[in-house]
Amino acid sequence: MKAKLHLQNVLGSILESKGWEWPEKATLEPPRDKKFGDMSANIAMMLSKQAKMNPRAIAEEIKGQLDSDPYIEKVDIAGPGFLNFTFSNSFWQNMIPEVIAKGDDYGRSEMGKGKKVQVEYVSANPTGPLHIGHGRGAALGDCLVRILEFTGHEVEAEYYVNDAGRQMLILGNSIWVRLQQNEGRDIVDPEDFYKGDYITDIAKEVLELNPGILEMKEADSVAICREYGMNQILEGIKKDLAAFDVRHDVWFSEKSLVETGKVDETFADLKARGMAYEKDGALWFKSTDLGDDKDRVLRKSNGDLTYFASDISYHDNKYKRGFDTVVDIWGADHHGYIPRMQAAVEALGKKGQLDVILVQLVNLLRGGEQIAMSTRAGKFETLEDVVNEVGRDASRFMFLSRKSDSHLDFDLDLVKQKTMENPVYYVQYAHARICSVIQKAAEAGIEVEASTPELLSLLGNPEELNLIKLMDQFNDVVESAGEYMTPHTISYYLRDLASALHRFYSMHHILSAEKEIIAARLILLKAVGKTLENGLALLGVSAPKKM
RNA sequence: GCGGCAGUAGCUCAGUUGGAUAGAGCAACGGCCUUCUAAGCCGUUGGCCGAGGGUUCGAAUCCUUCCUGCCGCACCA
Repeated sequence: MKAKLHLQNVLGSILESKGWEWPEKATLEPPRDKKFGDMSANIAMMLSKQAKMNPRAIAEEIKGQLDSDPYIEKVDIAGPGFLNFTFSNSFWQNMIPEVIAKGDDYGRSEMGKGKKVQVEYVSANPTGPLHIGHGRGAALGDCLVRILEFTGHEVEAEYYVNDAGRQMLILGNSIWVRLQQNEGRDIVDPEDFYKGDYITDIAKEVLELNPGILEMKEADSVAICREYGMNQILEGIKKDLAAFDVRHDVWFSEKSLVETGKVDETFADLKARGMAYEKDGALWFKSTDLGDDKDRVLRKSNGDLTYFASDISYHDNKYKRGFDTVVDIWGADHHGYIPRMQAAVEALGKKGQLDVILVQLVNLLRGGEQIAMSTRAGKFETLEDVVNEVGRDASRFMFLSRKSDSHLDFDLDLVKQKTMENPVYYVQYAHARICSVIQKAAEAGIEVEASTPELLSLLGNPEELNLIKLMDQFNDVVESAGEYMTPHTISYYLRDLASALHRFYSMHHILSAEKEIIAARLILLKAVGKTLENGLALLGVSAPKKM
């Protein structure tokens, strides 16, 4: 049983017997400083108003009820009225079999109660290969999907394919122009033009597959270029994401929305709700009613749909597919777009059911020097190149080691280094060490035994207890990462756990101890290894047995 | 101009759902390998949490004014 859960139960019944309500903001957490014990509660301070007593008196009342608890060794009252709890060693020791029994499910939670959540991420326009910035969104989205699933949500991962807009026209035109230039026609690059080498490659392929393309009507030629180009690029994107171990369950086409008349349905819906109106020959969305700073155009006066229009329809479609919550992961340059999208969701009657996570820019560096990037100019480091150069584990961990809304410096030379500046190795090394010791033990004829209370009672030094207490926190870390959508907290947790393991490892030589102690420690190591493995799995990073 | 995010140790960053003496890594300095992986461990040094004001038992955290940086403000996507 978790320490926090035990306290919740015990304190809950004490409060009930006193007729006090559990204060909503009361916290129950390990104190920052270990000298205050294992768990700390501010509940007495929170109850003070309700109970009309001073906090310390309330704390005394609660403490008096806890004397008989078999797991709690000590209760202290400190400062303005903190209740500090110290649990008995046997309480902690008994956690270990639980970790081992749960195995791959250790840390799993029912928090989400089966809520249906959709996470849409990456969704880069299929106009060029993915670059490093997309990689961050990919790592974050994929990790979030894993965390939400692990915390009891039903999750679907989706990629929105923008195959209907102006960018696609530019892509088709770029390929067509390049194709003609390759054949000696004297055509100047248009203003909006993708210039990357991949355009040239695609142009060559198009010509090979369509030898007569130069003689066709221009519109047909461009259409062929556009379709072929988009499909090739999309295939490349899928391949890159697969290599990065990123999962999308659904590839949703923008064009399918437009062609099936879904956008018109959404317009009709909005008009019926009084949220859309005609003006100056255009159709407008009345987003100012819902907190946006200006109304937004849905259908331009020339009859074209805006991106926003199909996006509203797209979100409408998401909710019609039955998701309770929709999460969009966007680049930070889209932040100005959030108010109108939230307004749109509200207009659809789904207020509060859209979470937008912004991912800040990635500065790609090499040896401290910034590498310039631009898709249009074809100057960028592709995700594929980066993954090939520094590896999937190192790049994923790097992306997930920072809050999503802060800028990230991604230094290729640094990420390749196998030092502590690159914590992925530190965590993986902890796991590999554990496997190595267990392996060495097996070679000496010592297998990991089933745990008994007698064996576990031998685990009493500070380093051993510290490892157990950290493992106990894994659930809370995972749940909070899911609730606040902050995957980076798992990276930090794993670093702490790895650090505790390394410390234990270097202070206590395992295989040279007495037989029973070896057995007990192997059981502990097995549990720690499993926790590290589960945590790394949430990040999509491997847990190697050897390094 | 309006808005978003940021400003914490020399560097890169956690901590921000109000809690106790603000943390980690790197860098610097000093130790630890004849035993399980030194990609490791231990120790020392290092802070006006951008600045001022406010809210309260208590503020890096909330409110407010200001300074600095990045980004966004289309009938583009």
